[in-house]
Amino acid sequence: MKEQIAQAITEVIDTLIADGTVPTQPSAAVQVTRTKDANHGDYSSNIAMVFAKQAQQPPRELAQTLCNLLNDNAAFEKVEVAGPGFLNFFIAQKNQTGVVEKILSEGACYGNNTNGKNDPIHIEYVSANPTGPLHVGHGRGAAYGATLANLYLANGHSVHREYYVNDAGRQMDILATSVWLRYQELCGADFPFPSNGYQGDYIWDIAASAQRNFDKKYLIDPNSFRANLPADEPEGGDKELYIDAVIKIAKQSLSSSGYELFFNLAIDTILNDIKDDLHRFGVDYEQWYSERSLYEKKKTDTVIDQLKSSGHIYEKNGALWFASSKLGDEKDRVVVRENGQPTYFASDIAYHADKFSQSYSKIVNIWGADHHGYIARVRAALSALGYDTDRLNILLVQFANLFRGKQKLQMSTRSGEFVTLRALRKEVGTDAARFFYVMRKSEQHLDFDLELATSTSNENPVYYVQYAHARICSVLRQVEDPEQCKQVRYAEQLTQESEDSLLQKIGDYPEIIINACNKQSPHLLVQYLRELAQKFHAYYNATQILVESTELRNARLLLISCIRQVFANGLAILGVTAPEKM
RNA sequence: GCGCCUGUAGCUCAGCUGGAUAGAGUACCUGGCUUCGAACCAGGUGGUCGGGGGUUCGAAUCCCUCCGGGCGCGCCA
Repeated sequence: MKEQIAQAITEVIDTLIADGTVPTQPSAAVQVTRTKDANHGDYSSNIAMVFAKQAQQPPRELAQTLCNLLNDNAAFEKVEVAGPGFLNFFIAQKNQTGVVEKILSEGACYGNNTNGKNDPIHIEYVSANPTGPLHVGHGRGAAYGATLANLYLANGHSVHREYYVNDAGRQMDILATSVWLRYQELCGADFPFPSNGYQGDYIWDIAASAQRNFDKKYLIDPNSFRANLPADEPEGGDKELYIDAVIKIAKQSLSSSGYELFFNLAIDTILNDIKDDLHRFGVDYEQWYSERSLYEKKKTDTVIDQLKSSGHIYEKNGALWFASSKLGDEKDRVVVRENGQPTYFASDIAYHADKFSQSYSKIVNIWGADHHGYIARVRAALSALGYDTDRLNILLVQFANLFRGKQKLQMSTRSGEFVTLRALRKEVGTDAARFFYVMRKSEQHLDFDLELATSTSNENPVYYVQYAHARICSVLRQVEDPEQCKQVRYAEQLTQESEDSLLQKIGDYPEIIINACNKQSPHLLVQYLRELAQKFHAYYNATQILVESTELRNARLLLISCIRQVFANGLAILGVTAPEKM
């Protein structure tokens, strides 16, 4: 409809050009919007005001000229000039039955489109370090990423979802060593535990499992352990050196195969926990991509060699540097340390190069907002490798601040102080949590009050939407054959203003799906579903659906079953269930 | 200091590429269940859109500046 009106305006301007009233078509595109106020008609356009200067006429006068000509068009009941020069269009034939017909025929696919032309999209999200269970901070990226992936699917893309597993690097050594130390404590030995080791309870659980598997096979003499340490853990800033010394002892004391047993036990346990947790949260992946596999397949070396040969790498202070400052980054970055170890950045270049070497039309990374300083260097590396960085789309998700009442909770995996995603799921449920996480735009900080979420969970907006769905199902259960109402012709009986407005609203749904996807903003869909629920509840309270007249009753049943379909489709994209009873 | 995000009702937040009287939820007040589910609805109180300039027919939205909050600026990952 918008396009038709815009077209009509363009044609009218053409006739004005022909008789010399105006010089040209306006340079700006003709804008037509759906009006919010019924007094302003169904659609309005600001073209007269935008075009006034170019046309060298006062806005209202120009609007009146356009208006007079547009009123000859039979598609409009009438066209009015209003305010400073708006053109308000009142549509003659609203063709609301078209919406009903579409929903009946498309069902669960209503709202989907093929705009994506099956273009493959790679989307990576969560990718939390496998050093502990997921906490509520990770939940936001999980919900956002999964929902965005669903939106891409609904818009006709093919989607590859991936979790990058950081199973390499020093943090994993700290993890393995933490488990080994706790294991020895369980075996009865008295070991000092580094303050910056992983202190969470889950480490004890893994250690207990090590004790069951290995008995005391990997227990060493505490005295020789202490003897090998440089000194007691210092109070000041040398904690990192200290823990490195502990790691070294672990590697020496255990044979390399023994160390590997602890290493693998730790990461396998944690990764399985993460997978299980996300799966129960409705978040699944096509692939779990291991960082270690990059080293095993020498992909990191390959990529560094490539950069070397293209002259982007130089040596300084014994380390290898990537000259990223020449490609938009604020400074150059180390890729291979003085000790010969590649940095995390090096493997990340290899990881991204691997993504880019495949045929994805778009590569989406969802990162925590604390990683924003990292964007420039990744882009620099990819363009140094000759890739088109326009394909890269990095979305930053702000932190979720967790509150218990007024008190802000600090979260740290190392110290073991955090609320797990699992605990949140159990307290508020997957539906409420998924909905809550994507309710706000991703750049906005999110305050998550556990007290509120649990104690007054009935007030969570997700129930408002789900309740609307359940209410419709309940009404449909009252009639013997709910399917018989599903005939387009009944839609003609829907003459109330509230019914008209509901038909319009469900007709907007496909546009919402497009918009939410293009703007990568699932919250627009949430917003829409809440508005639809509001309209439905109001209608339900004001209008008896099961009336005497069979025709009218079927018409209203038809309307609400179409509304139900839209709720079901929208909630499915959000990863929230659409209950028939609650 | 530099960079990114952010400041809208008591609180938590929407506000589409600039549009008509700035909207929801929550809280507070008043009404509505012998009728399809009251986890609901109808109505009311509540705002100098952080401050100040500018751009124009028109600014919460765009530009400049100042103030306040968050995050990042490692041979950590």
